[in-house]
Amino acid sequence: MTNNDADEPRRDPEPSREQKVYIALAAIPQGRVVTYGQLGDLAGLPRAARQIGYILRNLPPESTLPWHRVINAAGKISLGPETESGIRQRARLQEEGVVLTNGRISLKHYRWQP
DNA sequence: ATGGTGACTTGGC
DNA sequence: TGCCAAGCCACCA
Repeated sequence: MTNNDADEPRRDPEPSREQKVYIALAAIPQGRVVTYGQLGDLAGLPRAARQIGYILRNLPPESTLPWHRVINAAGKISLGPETESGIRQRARLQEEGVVLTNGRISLKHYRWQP
């Protein structure tokens, strides 16, 4: 096929929203956290906090992305403390040395900036 | 097309 | 410090 109109994307296929979020998420260092809104900003998706939540909820099970480093603007874990994911998030953060005081992230680890 | 939903955020008390 | 109402925006029935 010599033509290229509607056939193959020869240009960089623009990354999907998910891709952008995955990339930004992968860059968050261990032991630090970001908020949903921040992650959106880092991914080039301003005001997308709710969408970030949606995307994280739908992460493929085989993903190794550090989704547990995403917390809400109040400095807390958004998942229910009784839910399996919520429990896992808390455990993983603790493993990384992120301290929770009364359910809140201690200021030492609060919000990572690139 | 339309209205409901939600791992959210912000401003006002 | 915490609760509420609005705003927000992709997804879904």
